[in-house]
Amino acid sequence: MTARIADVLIPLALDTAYSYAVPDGLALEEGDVVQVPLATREVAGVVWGLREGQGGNLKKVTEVIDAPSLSPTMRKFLDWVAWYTLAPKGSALAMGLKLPDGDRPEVVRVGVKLSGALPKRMTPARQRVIAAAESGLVRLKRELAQEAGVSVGVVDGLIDEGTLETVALLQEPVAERPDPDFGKAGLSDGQQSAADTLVAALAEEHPPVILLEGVTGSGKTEVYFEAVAEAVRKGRQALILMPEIALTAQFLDRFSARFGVKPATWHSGVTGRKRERLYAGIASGEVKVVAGARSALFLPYADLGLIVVDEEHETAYKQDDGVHYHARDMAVVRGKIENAPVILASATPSIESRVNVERGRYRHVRLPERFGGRSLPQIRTVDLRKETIPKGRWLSPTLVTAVEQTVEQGEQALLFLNRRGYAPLTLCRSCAHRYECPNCSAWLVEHRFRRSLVCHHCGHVERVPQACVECGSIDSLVPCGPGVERIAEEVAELFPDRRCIVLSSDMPGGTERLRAELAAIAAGQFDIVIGTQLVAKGHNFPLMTLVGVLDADIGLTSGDPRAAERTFQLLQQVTGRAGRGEKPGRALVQTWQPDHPVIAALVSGDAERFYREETRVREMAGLPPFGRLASLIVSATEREAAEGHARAMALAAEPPPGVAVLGPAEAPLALIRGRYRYRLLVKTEREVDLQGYLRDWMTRCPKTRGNTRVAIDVDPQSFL
DNA sequence: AGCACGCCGACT
DNA sequence: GTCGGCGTGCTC
Repeated sequence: MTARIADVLIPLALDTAYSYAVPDGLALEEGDVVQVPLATREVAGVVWGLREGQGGNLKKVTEVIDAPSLSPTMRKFLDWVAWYTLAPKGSALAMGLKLPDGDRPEVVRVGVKLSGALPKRMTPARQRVIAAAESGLVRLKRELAQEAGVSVGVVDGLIDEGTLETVALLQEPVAERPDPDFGKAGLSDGQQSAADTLVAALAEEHPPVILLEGVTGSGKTEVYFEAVAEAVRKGRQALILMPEIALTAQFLDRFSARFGVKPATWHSGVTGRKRERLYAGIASGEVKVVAGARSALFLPYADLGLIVVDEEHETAYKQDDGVHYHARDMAVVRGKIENAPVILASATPSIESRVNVERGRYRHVRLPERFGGRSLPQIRTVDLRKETIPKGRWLSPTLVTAVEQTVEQGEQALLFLNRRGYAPLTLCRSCAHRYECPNCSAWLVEHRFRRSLVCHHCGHVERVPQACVECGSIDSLVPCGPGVERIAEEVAELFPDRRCIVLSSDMPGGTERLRAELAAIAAGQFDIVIGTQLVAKGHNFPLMTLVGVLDADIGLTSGDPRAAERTFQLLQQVTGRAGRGEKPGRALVQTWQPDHPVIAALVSGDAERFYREETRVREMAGLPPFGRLASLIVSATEREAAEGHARAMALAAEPPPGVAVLGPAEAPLALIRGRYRYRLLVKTEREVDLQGYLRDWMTRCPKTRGNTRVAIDVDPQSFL
């Protein structure tokens, strides 16, 4: 006798769906959220498949949970993500499934209105409540009490008396409906034609991926808002993905100006009831526009009609723990599956996206000018070989003068140094001992503010010792080289009367404090800002007219084949901070190598040439064309480190046909949250099924079970 | 992710 | 003797 069997995927690190018998009379469909017994407890899962079969000794599905079921496209997407990232299917599901928390009491909204009956005993407070309720409108209890100037107790008393009757009110919508025709911005001809192209893409049978490239200040946001408006007009949903930090009041205000309401936002700070209701609203299709961080890509949209990836070049789109993925790439795939166009917006597109444009995979729409005739900042180099800088100082006289001029005019200067802490290297003056990380052989960076030595590689922290750990000399430690904290010291000496602030990711206070500080800077509460790459991202500082790059050469010499590209993008973004307000901006770039292609391209503003050149350089170095570089991350527990390393080496030794390991395979690598990581750089010649190979390798390798995990990080273009 | 099971040290 | 520390492995 055959029975109905449900294959249920459970949001845990399990790679296969488990089979359960469906009890007679239980209506069940694929995608439904169900409760099932698992070992000794009950857990929630999603019906991934239904079939007939012998279900004799299977456990039974307990019940169907009242939660939005996952559509076929959503399930297809999650399957793809799991396959692509080599993550267990259950882990992929865990990213897309938010379950209602049964413990949370339902918030009841009770409305009250007059019934006509009068209370047995009248009091002044009751009189006021009745007077206030006389308008006949149904109001919340709390509101009515407030209006009458009494406590809620009085209102409750009148309800008991029968003078007021209660009405169950519908929940307030989680998000208001954006009006696509609320406040269309006046667009320039160039912007309008770009917007038209984006809007037209929504009508195509096979919607494209479009790279929207526009210099900072060219009005990209307003242009893609037109596509969002069109999606809303069509009754479909739109998702705007952005790096978490970019979800600022500034962005929300621009959205409200265009659509009349704030967008629903989704990020790690949205929790509890709000999160649940948003999730439900998105699944029902009631929420039309979501602006969110990368996790918003995994929500169960009812009818997703457009995805915008703002600042598509941002590395914050990469998730590096749990499931490893790049939200921009996953967005492209989700767009394909949902039949929705994807807009990748950036002033400094990633090299992968440019190559995809060149190969005809993505379309290209350009906004070449700053809106309102504003010009791009003028960029000049400061040749450090020719400048005389006092010992222990890092600002050249040229830069000091420029900062002086700038702040004197009431404008802001940004000093950019991509190095956290006080000094990148600490050594002992008497024995020359270098302070190194015990885990990963990187130098320990002094953080004077925190009075500690920190490994930027693995996070190891130790106190700054009083005496040298090697020779015992007292107070013999010398800081070598500058970090932002040290620059702040120098600035305080040079400009004692100016208001100065340091921004770096390790400052205490977290995102909240950072947002407040960014807002304070935008409001002109500081004269000189000293920052790491944190300041390169998305915030607008209208008073900033000068950007000084203290050491443009940082990052140019690392072994990573993407170093040049990354440095170019970073410097382009940072220098682009200048002159975004009324006044024109300029940038001074201190460098030892003014002729380096990255610096030359930055000064000339010729990004196209840089990318052509960079492509050529990589080809000459035997590196693959872009998009076929992958990193494999093998991780193992601390105890298993040696074994993990052996495994990484074994993988490197036997690449499948068409795959070559470029290294570095034997690098000691980082210890992150108790796990060692080994990163192998791999290139693929053709459309090799790297995932298939790795899965095969993992199952064949007898020691892969247990604590070793393998993740992959590769451009998905060849799988589309 | 839980939760059981099991193998070690230190307590009423 | 057994209580409980955590390391290991399984869950249809």
